Amino acid sequence: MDNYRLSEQDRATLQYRVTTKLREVILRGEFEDGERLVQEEWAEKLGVSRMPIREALKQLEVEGLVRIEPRRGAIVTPISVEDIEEIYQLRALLEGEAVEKSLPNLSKEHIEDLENICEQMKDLEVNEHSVAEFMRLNENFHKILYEGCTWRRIHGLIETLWKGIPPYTPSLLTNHLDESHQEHRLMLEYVKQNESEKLKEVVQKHILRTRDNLIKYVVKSKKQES
Amino acid sequence: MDNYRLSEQDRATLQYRVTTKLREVILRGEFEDGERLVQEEWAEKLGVSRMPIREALKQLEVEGLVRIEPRRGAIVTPISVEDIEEIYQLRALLEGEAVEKSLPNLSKEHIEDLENICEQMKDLEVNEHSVAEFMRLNENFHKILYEGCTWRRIHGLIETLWKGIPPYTPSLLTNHLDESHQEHRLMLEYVKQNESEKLKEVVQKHILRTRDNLIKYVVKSKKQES
DNA sequence: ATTATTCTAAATGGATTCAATATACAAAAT
DNA sequence: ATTTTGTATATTGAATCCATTTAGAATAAT
Repeated sequence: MDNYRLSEQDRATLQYRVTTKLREVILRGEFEDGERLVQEEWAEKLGVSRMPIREALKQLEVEGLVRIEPRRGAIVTPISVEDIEEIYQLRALLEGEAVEKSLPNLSKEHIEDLENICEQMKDLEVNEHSVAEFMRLNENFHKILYEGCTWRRIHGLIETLWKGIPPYTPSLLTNHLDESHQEHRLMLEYVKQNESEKLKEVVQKHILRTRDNLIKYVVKSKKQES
Repeated sequence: MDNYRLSEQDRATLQYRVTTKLREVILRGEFEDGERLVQEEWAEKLGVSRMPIREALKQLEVEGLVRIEPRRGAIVTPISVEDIEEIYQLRALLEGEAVEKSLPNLSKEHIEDLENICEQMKDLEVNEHSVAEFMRLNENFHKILYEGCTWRRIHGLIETLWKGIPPYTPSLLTNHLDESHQEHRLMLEYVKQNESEKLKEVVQKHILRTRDNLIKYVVKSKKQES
């Protein structure tokens, strides 16, 4: 083991943790549409000063979760079905481009990592508990795919999009685990064959399929609510 | 050289002005690659406290002009030729998508505005002085084109990309004014005919052509330097 | 009763202050 | 001479403080 690096948590500054927490709260749906997020109030709730809250809001504005109006503060704008559509379609567009640019630069190690993740995913039991693990692996798989892309900005843009998606839960994913797994294997295949065009295509299809499943799921949930 | 002080006039929103100023300074190339931007130092130079500087840096990080490392501060990463390639290619991708989504929602007023801008551009004398005006009109034209796009995030993303481009000036543009004008008219035509596919195509071609011209220009400039 | 207007409390933007941490430099040891 | 250790300084992260602006309530006017 050559890696004694501190975990993200340890390295994190307060603002980072606050940002994560606020994002979670907003995505969890604890705000009404258009509700104001008062800095003082949340500073107290989280047991910090207003300062890290302010920096967090600046970040969350970029992610599209709040809108900051000068001298009026942050207004929460929870995501709608249309937002989900937008996020996934943008992801398809950007990640497609990114993996295509990335493929020529992927190393043997990258490919091994991808294979490992694929194996781990296959071995996962299909139960509620393992879904979190699946999501982690899935995110990792995608990130490695475009890690070779030398463009600097696109990474940030994609990251931002990922962060704006609420962690939609178990029941949804379990239904489509097989499908996802098939697609991941296909991607891996194209990576090995150095087929960047095909890879791009299947990545985009995969993301758009996920979008469709998610939207169906959300719409269904909404109906059940009423 | 020694005075970066903000003009007393438009202190309306300090953070905004500071962000604009710092962006300008960085794009102007006043930093070495990898040079640190010390908050205190620039607070003094601009005659403000560190606070607005910090908020500005957070913004500029998103735009890719600085990299913020926890407890180490902001490191300036000036843009390279590859960055220009990335920015324009991403613009082509995103603006293409945006105008396609936008077209069905463009109103009569929008179209009139586009026509007006086209006229104004045509009437512009080709001289150094009018180039700034041309750039303003050009930016406006593009923004109106995708104004009808109802997606929320894509606007911010595109805006961010625009801001990351140094205002490369006169000599370059004047050489290609005619070409640009032709393309703008073609876009307008497709707008009127409600041909979203064709519109998308010409927008993308236009942006990519601009990229090529810009890169040729930059490379040439660099050679002259040496 | 409804609309304007004034006043008060609350919230934000920005400055200042303090503490934690990284960097730079000097001294010591191999 | 080069590396290591220790210390002083510079710089960031976060808390607190202050001034200006906004929101809302109460009052006055039509």
